[in-house]
Amino acid sequence: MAGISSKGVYGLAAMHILSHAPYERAMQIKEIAALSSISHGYLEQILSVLRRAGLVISIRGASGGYKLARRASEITVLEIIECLDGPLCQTEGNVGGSAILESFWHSANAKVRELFALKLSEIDQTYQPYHYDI
Amino acid sequence: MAGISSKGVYGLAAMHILSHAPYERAMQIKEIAALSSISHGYLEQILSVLRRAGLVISIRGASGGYKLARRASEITVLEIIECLDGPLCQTEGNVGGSAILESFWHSANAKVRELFALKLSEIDQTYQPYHYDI
DNA sequence: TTTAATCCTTAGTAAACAACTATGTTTACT
DNA sequence: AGTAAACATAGTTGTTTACTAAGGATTAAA
Repeated sequence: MAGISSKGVYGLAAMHILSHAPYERAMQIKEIAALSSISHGYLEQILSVLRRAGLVISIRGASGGYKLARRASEITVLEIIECLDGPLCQTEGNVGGSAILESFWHSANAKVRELFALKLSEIDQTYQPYHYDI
Repeated sequence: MAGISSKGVYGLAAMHILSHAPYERAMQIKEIAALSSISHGYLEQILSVLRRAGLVISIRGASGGYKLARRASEITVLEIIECLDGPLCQTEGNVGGSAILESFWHSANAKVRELFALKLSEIDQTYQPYHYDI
């Protein structure tokens, strides 16, 4: 959907796991891979992208691993997905030069991005299973 | 975006043009192609899909053409895009069996679909260029 | 200081998809 | 009958996806 491939989905899963890591402890690829059932090699590539984007920090060498670069309350789902899958909801809607359709696509674009602009930490707060609104 | 390819964008453009056609008059592919600057051959394929999906009706033979199958107030943008690009916002979010992420993707999915569930006729009403809110 | 565990990087690959073009067939108006 | 339209299918070229494979670089631990 919305240009979201499995890379983006995997990336969010990995980041979500990292957001639950004990404070200041780096998690290793194989741990994350085991928890998410993403293949080790592919996850390696994904984390590499996330690192270059400044979303995670890596520690090299034996007993190395990964940590979130910022707090989960300062990272959005949109950032994660866009750095892996490229710009979300990008449609060149300028077909035949219709100003109305261009306006529509522009607005749709903004709304989708807004929808994904929630913080990593808010996922837990909002989407807890067995969450009841009373 | 959102798994929306140029096919979906073209399809919406074509449908939007058809929604402006004089009542009960069928428009020909070459007319629509000229207005939208979509290639004749490609547009032919797109309209073929839209016809099989029951969104447009075709009249064959010389002086044939296409009409909307229903009124523009009874066709949604979502229908148009999904019949051309496949299901919108479909992510198998079930990575590692996280109930929270599954719940998140499910909700995101629903919200995106809701966003595109507007009627063809509402595009004009909502996204008129030079539209002022007073 | 060696070893081993970890991250890092690049290359390759098979399959699917995107965005068309091309060619011919069928239908129906004139 | 002739022509103009929709209809159908196949082919093409390039890109993307989702990986796997193989090794290199770095550093903690033995």
